[in-house]
This record gives sequence, C-alpha cells and structure tokens, in this order.
Amino acid sequence: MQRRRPTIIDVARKAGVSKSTAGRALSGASNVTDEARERVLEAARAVGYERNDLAVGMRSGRTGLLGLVIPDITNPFWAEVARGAQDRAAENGTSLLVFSSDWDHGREASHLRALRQARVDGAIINPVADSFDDLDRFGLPFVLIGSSAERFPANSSVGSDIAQAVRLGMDHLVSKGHHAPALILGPKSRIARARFLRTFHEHCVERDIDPAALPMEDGEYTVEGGRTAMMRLLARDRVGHLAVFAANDLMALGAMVAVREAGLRCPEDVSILGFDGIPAGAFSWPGLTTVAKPGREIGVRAVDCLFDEIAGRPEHGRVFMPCRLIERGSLADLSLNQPRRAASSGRG
Amino acid sequence: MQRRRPTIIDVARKAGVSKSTAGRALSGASNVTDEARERVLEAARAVGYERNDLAVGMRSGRTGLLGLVIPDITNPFWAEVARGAQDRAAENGTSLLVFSSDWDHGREASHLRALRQARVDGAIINPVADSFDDLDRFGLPFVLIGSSAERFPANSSVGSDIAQAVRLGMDHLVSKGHHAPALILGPKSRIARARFLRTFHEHCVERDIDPAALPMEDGEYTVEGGRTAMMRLLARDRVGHLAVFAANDLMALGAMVAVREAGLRCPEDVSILGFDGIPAGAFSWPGLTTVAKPGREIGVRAVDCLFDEIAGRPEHGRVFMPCRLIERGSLADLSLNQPRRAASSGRG
DNA sequence: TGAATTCGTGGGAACGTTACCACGGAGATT
DNA sequence: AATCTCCGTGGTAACGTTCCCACGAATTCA
Repeated sequence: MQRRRPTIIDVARKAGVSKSTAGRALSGASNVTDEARERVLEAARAVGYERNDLAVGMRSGRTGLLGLVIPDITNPFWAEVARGAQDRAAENGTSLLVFSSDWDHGREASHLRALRQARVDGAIINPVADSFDDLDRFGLPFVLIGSSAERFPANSSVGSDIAQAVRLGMDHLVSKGHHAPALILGPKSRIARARFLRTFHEHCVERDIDPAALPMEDGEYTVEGGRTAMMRLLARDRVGHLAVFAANDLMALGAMVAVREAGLRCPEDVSILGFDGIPAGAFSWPGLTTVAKPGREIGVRAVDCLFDEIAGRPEHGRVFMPCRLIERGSLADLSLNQPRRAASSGRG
Repeated sequence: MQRRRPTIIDVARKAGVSKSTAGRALSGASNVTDEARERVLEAARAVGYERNDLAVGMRSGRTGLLGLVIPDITNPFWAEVARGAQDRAAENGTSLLVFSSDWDHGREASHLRALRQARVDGAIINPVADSFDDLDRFGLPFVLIGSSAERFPANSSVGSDIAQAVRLGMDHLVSKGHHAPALILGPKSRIARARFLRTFHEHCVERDIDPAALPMEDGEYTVEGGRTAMMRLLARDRVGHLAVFAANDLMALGAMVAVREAGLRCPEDVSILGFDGIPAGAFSWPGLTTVAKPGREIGVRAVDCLFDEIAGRPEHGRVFMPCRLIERGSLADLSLNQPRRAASSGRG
C-alpha cells in the first residue's frame, strides 16, 4: 500500500546522471551545469522526491533539529518564547523539539538526554535552578534563556533586561506618586528573584528610598502564590494607599484576587504592577498594568544566537532584550492628590 | 575538543562481544544471555554510550519523533493540548516536533513537508479549514484534532464532545433562567462553527426554543472579534437581561469588555457564558463561567490514538472527550426572580 | 604546442544501527 | 546412538545521504 519513498538514486536514474551529481544539484552546490541541475530538479519533481533528513544528519552531522527545554509550555510567557523560536527556526529550515521540564531536575535531565540521542544541532534551555551539572555534561551547543546565564560565562544567553525593566516599573510607580512600593517576589531559591531584588535595590538607592523599609513577601510564581502573599501584605499594619510591584503577572493577578476578597478595590485602595506581559492581564478588571517582557523576540534572538553558536562564530555573550510598560489601569494616580489616599482614578 | 561519541561498536569491543550481541542487549531483545547482557550494559555505562536515534530511524524506519501541527501554541488551549501530547510522548520515549500554522495554508503545507522530511513516525494535526488536499497527500499516519474529522472517516480523531458541551451550557443557562440566549459565533468558514450551531439548534428544539428567533453575531475567534460582535448585539433592540453564549473564551472576554465599555455590568445587565476553559477566564472580573474543554487530555488521547494508528491497530475512530462546566460568576441567576430583570446576583 | 589548472562528473566509502542469515553447541526426541 | 530442534552468537548487508578522491575534457598559461 505505502510505496517505497523515492530516493536520490531514483532521481539520478530518472535524470540520467549519477547520484553524486543529483545530490549536488539538490543541495544547491555550485559545481553543476545549469542544464544538469534543471534536469535533476525536474526529475525530483516528477518522482516526488523529498530529502531524507535522517540520512543527511547521519552523514553530515547536521540534523536540522533544535531542542527547546522550558519550564512549561502552558505558561503564556514561555509559549510566546516557543512561538518566536519556532518561527525563526522554520525560516532557516530547521524544526523544534519542545520539552517542558516542570521545574523538575529528573525530567530536565531526561529531556537533555533525548536531545542528545536525537542528535539535535543545538538547544535553547531555561535550566531548572541548581541542575547545572547536567548542562555541564550536555556536550552540545546551547543557548540559555533567563537568569542562570551567569553560571555559564562561556555560553550565549538571551534574557530580558531586568535592570531596564525594573527602572521602567519604578519610574512609573514614582510618576504616579507611589514612592514606597511593597514587593511580591518569587521563591528564595530562584536566581531570577535575586537578580530582581538586587536591581530593585540599586534603583531604590538612586532614588533615596530605603529598600529595607519596604514590605516584602514571597510566594510561588503562581496565582495562588500571589494571592497568599498579598493576604500577608494586607495583614500588615499600614497607612493609606498600598502599591505593590509583583515579580510576575500571575502573582499580580493573584494579588488582585486577594484585594477583592479582602473587600478592597484596585486601584482605588491598592495599586498593582505586574511583570511579564501575559495576555490574561488584559482581561482582568482592572486591566493589569505591567512591565512586559518581549517573549517572542527572546525566542527569535535565542535561535539566532544558537545558529551562531553552532557555526562556531564569535559568541554574542549575553543579550538583554528591552522590556516595555503596558499601562492598563491597576495603578492609581496619586500624583494629582495629596499623598494621603487615592480617590477614584479608575482606568489610567 | 569534542571527542567522537561512542558507538555500539565501542561498547561491543569493550564488552568483548560482537556488535550484534551488543545491539540485542541494548535494545532489550530476549535472545541474549543474562551474563552477556550485563557485560554489555556495564560497558555501555563505562564508555558513556547513547543510542543514535538517527541511525536507528535510518535502519528500522522508526524515528521516535511525532509531529504536532496546531494553529498557534500561543493560544492557551493549544498549549494545553501540546503539553498533554508532549507528556504522553515522553512517557513512551518519543519526542514532539511542534509547529504553529497560524491558520495559514502555505505554512501548514510546509510544516507537513518538514515532518515528512524528518521522517516522523506520525503526526497530530488540527488542519486549517479547506486545506484537506495537503492532508490527503500527507502519506504518514496521523490523528486529527478538532472538528474537521468528518472529512477523514478513515482516520482517528480526538476532539471535545461538542454535543455534550452545548448541552452542559444550555442546561446551565436554562437553570439560571436564561431561556433565549444570544450567540456569538466564529467565522462562517469554520467547520467548528457549523458543528456548534447544529448542535445548538438540536438542543433548542429539545427545549421548545425557536433557534431562528435568537440573536446571533459572528466574529473572529479573538478578543476583538468578541468585542465587536457584542457591540452589535447591544445595538439591537432588546428588553430585559441579555444572556450570551460565546463559542470561544477569548470572544467571551472580549464581549465582557464591550459590556463594560457600554456602561453596562456583567452579570447584572448581561450574562456571558464562554467555551474553552482558558486560564485567563479565572482572572477576569467577574470570573468567566465557561464550558471547559479538556485540552491536556485531548493531547494525551491523541498521542495514544496515534500510536495505535502507527502500529496499524484497529482505529479508535472518533474520540470525543467530555467537557465540564466551570462556574465563576459571569451569569446572573434569574431563576429566583420574576422573569423581568435581574437584580444584583453578583458572583454565582 | 605542451603543460598546468579548472570544472563537471562519477564511483566508492562512510555515518551507526538493525535485519537477516548462517553457524555451532546443548538439550530433547526418536 | 543418531537426528532434530532450539538458542545464543557473529558476520554481512542495507537504510539514504554526503564526503572524498579520481578521472576526462575544456580552458588557460607559459
């Protein structure tokens, strides 16, 4: 039923040339007569030839496959990254093997092994914290995404420009009259948290704000994590309007839920600033004002870097993509009022 | 620098057996002495052997690769499907090549070609409408996801049970006192729309509702599509509370935005029921009541079906996964009041 | 005009694995 | 005791492509 698929030999026979010439013509090499090339291409079309990537990979060592190992494709930010990477890969005739590690060491290790066995040309990886020994032994070209790049100075990495992002967020908070925002951060173990916090402190110092005096709560990078963190924040003593800078949009949305559950209103009583730029932030009420990471662009650039890495070209080093502020309405504008309590500023 | 990767021959030499025996031991064949197998496995561990999937695929015809072609990995529903598929694939030692077609014929065709060239064992596909000729010529085992299955009676397909989903939605609407809901549907060209509408009509007939009398608007399956459709609905003449059944959560969220922009309230003035179950629906205000498709399970089952299809086992035919209702608060409960106008029922 | 160079072409090897066949020895059957 | 069967093993071919080398013809150079 399923007839044997035509090979390059079938094409060569039909075109009346050797398989070497056929191969050269099909791979676009230069040293072939125009006439011969034309005949080969015509023959290939006639028999319905399609190159066997396995055989190519076998012989040439290039499979045209790239690996992508991210925490969870279900997270909108990572989906954007995957999308950007996939599009760029497709432009260059390569395909993407996608894996979700779920922040699990074992799973990540087994994904990396699968990538090696598939003989991918390289991989884009957001590693699970502390599992760097697996990466040390990876043995293939790779590009990192995210904050763990510091651990691999010899490798390219692409991430968002956290410093610029925090500046953007702080500037916006200050311009709206919020001079002492509280923080909702991720788990202590994560490198991203340390990075965010460090940059935040620097910006505080620049603005003569004492970071030690600011309220701060931890939580998982989830809606529930943000919700409980916000509950703890609300339970603290405070006066007047509360502004919160969350390290992640999901946490920000969870915080918004907590505000509502506490019988308070956002942004009238509590202002919330997120970080990521996930689409869901546009549908919350009020819309979530957030610092958006360019997920798709990160994916695109990561693939570019990976190609360079594979080709052995001078490494890009660390690439930081600029973030942008999306203003939607979860921040009250206190700059017009006395610094006592916000009125109904509503949608920004 | 990069030493040659050890092959099965290196393992065989180290273990003092032929490569045939080594191959049998490593692939878990039965006809090998326990002692020989032990020696081979030990040798493999010692030299750090990792099977070359390319060579395996070359010789055996099995690559351990599956393709997944969906409209857009960025859409949360499809991300769930991809996640389920990827997890199940990994359980069986296979990897997933992921492609987004963006509802574009050309892109889909080129993705299908890439899958053939990669010699994937099979593919899971949600085809772009009307591009069935590409699928006819695909030439590899595949399983369909979604509504276009009717066009391929010979192939397995996995989808959500639209009939059950619409029943669920209608039952809920009726139980809350909404006996004549308006509809927001997708573009006319889509098969999914026809399917939804047909089932909806059947349920109307069962309940002595005249479907022709119900307001109905079209739009793209996006937030903006839902928003404009809702604006058109609101512009129509109507009396009392308006209930809307949207064919897609993004449209439902867009409709919610339109309601707010019109100065009306949800659910007090307008009730909205969605369809998909995307996470963003949990963060809107009010939370979106919706009929949730089991995206992840669909992905899992699709992989199972695909394995059967590849193995040539009796086909599953069409698999319909049950949906479930998620009640969040975008529907007013009119059943307690007179059927005139809703009071403030708030969160259901 | 003879030698050197270039160019297009073809043949063979190689990539790493599994499928297939043949062989020898041990145990079972007649 | 002779034959048959089964099992473990090893050697070889094959999968489809690209790489390498060699060959002849055409072209260029001295």
